[in-house]
Amino acid sequence: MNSSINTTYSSVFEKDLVNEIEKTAVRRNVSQEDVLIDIGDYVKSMPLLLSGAIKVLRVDENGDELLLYFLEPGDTCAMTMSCCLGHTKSEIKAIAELDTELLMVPVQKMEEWTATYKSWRNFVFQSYHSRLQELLHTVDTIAFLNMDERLLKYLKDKAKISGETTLHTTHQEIAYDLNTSRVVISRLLKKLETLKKIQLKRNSITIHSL
Amino acid sequence: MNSSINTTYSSVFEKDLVNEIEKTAVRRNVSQEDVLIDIGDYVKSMPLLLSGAIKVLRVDENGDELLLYFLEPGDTCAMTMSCCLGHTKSEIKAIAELDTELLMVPVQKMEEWTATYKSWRNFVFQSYHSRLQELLHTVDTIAFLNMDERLLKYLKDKAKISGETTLHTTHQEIAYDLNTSRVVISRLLKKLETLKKIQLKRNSITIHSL
DNA sequence: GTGCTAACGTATCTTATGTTACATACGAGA
DNA sequence: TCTCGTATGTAACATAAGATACGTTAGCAC
Repeated sequence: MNSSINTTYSSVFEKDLVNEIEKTAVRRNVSQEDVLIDIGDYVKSMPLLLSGAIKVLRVDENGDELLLYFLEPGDTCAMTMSCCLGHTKSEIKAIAELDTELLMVPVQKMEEWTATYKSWRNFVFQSYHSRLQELLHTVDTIAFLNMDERLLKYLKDKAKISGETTLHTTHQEIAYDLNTSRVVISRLLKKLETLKKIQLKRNSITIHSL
Repeated sequence: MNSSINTTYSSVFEKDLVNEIEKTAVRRNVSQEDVLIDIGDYVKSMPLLLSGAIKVLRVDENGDELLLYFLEPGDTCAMTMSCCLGHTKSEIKAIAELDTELLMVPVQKMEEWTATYKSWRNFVFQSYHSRLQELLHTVDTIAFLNMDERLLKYLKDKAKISGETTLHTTHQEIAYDLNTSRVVISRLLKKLETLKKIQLKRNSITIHSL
């Protein structure tokens, strides 16, 4: 575990803090598709990503979903952090996009470290900063782009996260993430295939060029 | 000026901090419609709202706009804060919605206070928290609502901010804020008028019930 | 009053997206 | 091999929203 913290966080946190994290944080391994946090959950600890990826979703009263963004190693869930500090319920749902290793930091420690470690404060601010930026881009995407452009962006992001050119997913899954219907996605994917940009198979999409 | 800080912020900041703010912050008065910050601006100070209201917009490459949310007294612009701390350019545009009184706090002080004052840290975290929440609601609005529902929400918000039931604006203005066309807004407003929910006049909309 | 401009009303048409329905194809397991 | 559930393809239609075009109106300047 030591090595993982060092690899991912030794450049951002001072030595003492890394030690403290090692002492107090609990390691957690989750498998692809596992739900880490759901809407309305109270959160008592904050995740630091060591490996893998997490997708963060918004869900409305009708159960309609929308992908907000992905978290990668070195990231933390600013939403969760925000909820922890504000002692409010989670406003988002988080699902493991890949098999993922996490460190869970208890809230009390977070607050303590905020007063003690400058590097922790910077990390927290930096996290808020990047999450705000990410959310702004999400807003851009849904406000200014058409579904075909959103789909392209989605495929790119997903390929980047997994590091592979073949995505293992279904049209229905994509439709959920983009809050549209399966038929619409199938239609648009078919168009992309006709343009030789992707190749479709059952349960997989191979990307040639986007 | 003393009285204003005290009124709005004495309950959130400790006495010493209020004094520091009085010493270092610069007061600024802006008129309705004034542009406070534009996309790409470098920001060297952070606003604390004393009175009035500010509307925060996102603008894309084509100049298309979208209202994100309004700021009210006691709020600060977390986006600006985020940019200050990250020393990055502004990602948003801010326009005075009403005549507005502000205190401008220089970045260096912000960083200093973060280390010194617990109440300042709490304020900063609280601001990030509420801004994230607000942005999530913005996402909900554009992702899950139709234009007629978005328009209703817009009218309500705007009435709440100004404290009046008659809004002084044009259909074109609303269209800009919601990133749609004037014709669409006129159409929907007319429908609301037919339903006796509002009354339309040139340059004004009187709200009966929403 | 006249003239002018910005705001507003409204019809018509186009398009993106959503909905429904059904046919077909794939692949895991019996 | 056959069977069956799930995934995908596709047509046909419905609807919200955007685009264009043009007429009308309010209010200001003169």
